[in-house]
Amino acid sequence: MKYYEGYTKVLVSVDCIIFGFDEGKLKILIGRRKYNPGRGEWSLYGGFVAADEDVDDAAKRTLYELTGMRYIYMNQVGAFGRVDRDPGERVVSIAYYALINVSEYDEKLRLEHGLEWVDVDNMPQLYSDHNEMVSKAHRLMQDKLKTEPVGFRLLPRLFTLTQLQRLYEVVYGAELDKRNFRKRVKDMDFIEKTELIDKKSSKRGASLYRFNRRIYDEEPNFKM
Amino acid sequence: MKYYEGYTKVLVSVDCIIFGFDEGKLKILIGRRKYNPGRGEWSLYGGFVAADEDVDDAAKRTLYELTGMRYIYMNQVGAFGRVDRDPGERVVSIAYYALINVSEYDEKLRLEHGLEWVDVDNMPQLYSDHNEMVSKAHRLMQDKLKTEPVGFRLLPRLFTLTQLQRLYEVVYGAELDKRNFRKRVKDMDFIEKTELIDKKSSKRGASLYRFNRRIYDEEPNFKM
DNA sequence: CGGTAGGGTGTAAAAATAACACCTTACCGC
DNA sequence: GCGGTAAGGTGTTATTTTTACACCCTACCG
Repeated sequence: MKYYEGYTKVLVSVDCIIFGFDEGKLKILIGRRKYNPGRGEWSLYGGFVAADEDVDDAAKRTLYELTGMRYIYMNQVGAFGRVDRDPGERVVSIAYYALINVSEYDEKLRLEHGLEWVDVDNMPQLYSDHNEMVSKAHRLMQDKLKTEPVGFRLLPRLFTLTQLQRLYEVVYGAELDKRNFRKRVKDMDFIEKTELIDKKSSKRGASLYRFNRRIYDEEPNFKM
Repeated sequence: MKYYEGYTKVLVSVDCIIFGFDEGKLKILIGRRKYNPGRGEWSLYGGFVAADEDVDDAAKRTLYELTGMRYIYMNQVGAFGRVDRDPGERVVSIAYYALINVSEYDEKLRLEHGLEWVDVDNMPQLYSDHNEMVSKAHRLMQDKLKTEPVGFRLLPRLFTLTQLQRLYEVVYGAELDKRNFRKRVKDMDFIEKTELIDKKSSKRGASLYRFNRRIYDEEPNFKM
């Protein structure tokens, strides 16, 4: 007899909170549930963990199924394990959040999965405890953004300083001073100015910048 | 046929990282495993989640079994789900950290469970991925301590300012300036000076302080 | 060819943080 | 009984960080 005799085994799933930054707003990707329980309700995209699969790998796989992208920036949010969280079967779910660049995301895949980008500050009611997952993910993501330059994951490879500022404003939920913001950016050597000019967003044109990971790894002088 | 058909169910356990502050050091409670796999190895204290039990409740129960205390301050660390993390059976474990006041902890229970307090900065090798759990818990706890006054959970109800300072020094891993520290404490109305004097720690005697939750809830002016 | 919308730049005041040294008290050992 | 000693207690100044703030530039559009 094994020491764990008598304990019940349960299904383990992963749920993904996929953040994107678009039209000056922080959004997440949700869809309508295709199966019962909760068929038709708004829900995070998720999947079950396979027998021979690390939980982290299940999250990566799920994210890949959904976006077609690999090497997505991803962090665990935590485990959600209320008995009644899934009305059908006992399921413990591990939530992960991911940051993607919306412009690299294949719209075809979005439509195939029947997903919508919704404003994180204006979330509809989601299935089961998914709203809790989103809140916690949002909080963790905000904290992360203050200490690590992960915001670049939400932007195109080349971005203007105004875009970068808007991103930080949205995540912090506060307006920032343009001059102070740019002063801080200038002190971060890993935010490189390129020769390229973006002409779309303004008549005059704005310099495009990029994040240089090499330099960041050498001297991660970051504080937002 | 259910939509989750074919997915394996697994055991879910909880593991507890119990922090205590004693002899000027931050410590955690570990024991020797009583069963295989890993019998005899140093390990966190844990338990399995029952069929009709929320995961959070399983953590509370485990903590209660261990300490005899209820209403312990506790936070989830996260889920650990590598396939090979338990050599015997697939087990996904949810780690929690807890903060307890060592002086309230019943030594008899400690001995009954065969547990030891070990310095968090000098951890032995632990069973499976338990060292990872401890590292992550430690990091989360440090972050928490910077934004919420949870440190009081590690101290006796009445404490001297020097004790409080030592606690913060240990958690930050840095020495703090006595005058600056006391200045900051003075600005926090929820740290109340009592009329009592502690005579144990010094010849002169030091005023005892206490944390007032009422006042904190009203104006949580806190920043360490 | 004038209006306009976003791009870009520096300085000074205010606030927060860090540095720093000496007196007090009461016990202990001689 | 008294000198050493170990911890308690207390304010001020310099430094650094953060915030506030306003005007010119450019190129497109009508």
